[in-house]
Amino acid sequence: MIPKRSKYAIQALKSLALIYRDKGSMSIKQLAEHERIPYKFLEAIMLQLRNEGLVGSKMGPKGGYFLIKHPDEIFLSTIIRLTGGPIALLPCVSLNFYERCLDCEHEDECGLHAVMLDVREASIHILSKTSLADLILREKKMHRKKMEK
Amino acid sequence: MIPKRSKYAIQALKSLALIYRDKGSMSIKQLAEHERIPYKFLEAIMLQLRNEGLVGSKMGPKGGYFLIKHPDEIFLSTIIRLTGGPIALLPCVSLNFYERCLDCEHEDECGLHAVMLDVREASIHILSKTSLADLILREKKMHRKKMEK
DNA sequence: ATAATTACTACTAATTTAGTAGGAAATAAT
DNA sequence: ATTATTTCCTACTAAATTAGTAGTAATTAT
Repeated sequence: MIPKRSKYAIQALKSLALIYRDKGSMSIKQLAEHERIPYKFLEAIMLQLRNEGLVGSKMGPKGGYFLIKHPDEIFLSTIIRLTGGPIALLPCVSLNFYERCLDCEHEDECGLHAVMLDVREASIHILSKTSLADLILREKKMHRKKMEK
Repeated sequence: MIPKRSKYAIQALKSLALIYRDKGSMSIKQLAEHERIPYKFLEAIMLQLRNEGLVGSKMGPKGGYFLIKHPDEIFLSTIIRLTGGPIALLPCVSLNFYERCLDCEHEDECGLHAVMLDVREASIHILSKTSLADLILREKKMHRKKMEK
């Protein structure tokens, strides 16, 4: 499981992506209410995303956060990685949280390692090709499909 | 990430799978030493696996644990599920730890939900077709390949 | 000036996971 | 029968992680 932190980040960035075209920005207050995320927690998350260079910010009244890159170029894998969410199921196959198994002498002969690598690759394959724009597009499609019925 | 509990369970069951043909059994002491798992922790895990019907046990001297089913029929997904390891990356797409997102009114219109479902399916696809026997076979192959060099 | 907003540091609380203690019950070997 | 070995079972404790809060300084539009 990825932490709530990562999920909140994705939600907030998705909201920013929706107003990217119009060069819009949103304050933490707006984002927190819109996505129902605890204010102070979201504040910490946005600050980090800014320090990592994913979003820009402006202080003062009418200030807020905005995407720096195009929603096409921001991938779920990136957001999850930056917010500390592990994608792998075991530390020994994690890129960002790698930790060797104490017992395992030859990682390249461990069957579990090999299988878990496969799982990780499959997950990353999906998450690193899905952008914020894809997310939004997909929602639009799903909504249309539902309306047709 | 899956808990250590799940990883330990897989390791221990793999050890039991290796002696399945000969109808062998292993005590917790042997398993714990062999796989370098804390004795008391492994004890709790094996007890659970027994209660869940994955392994059988015999008390007393020369007692121990043994597989009840053929290693071909015990899949990683099953072991992970029984030992409480979540496979999904979010509660809202987890079969065994399902929890609805507070904010999400229409799950079937949430893009993140859809993507995370894809990820879960990809992971489960691999884990539910890989058996203990596959794990062992794969290790043998990897070992041979390494020797060839 | 003032009100709204981000920036930043330092906490606290809640939850989960990992691991331990201790003794009862069973059984093989002697 | 006694003893040593082992599983069975319940109830803890400890460690780590995650979630969330408090409080204040800095910035800026009005």
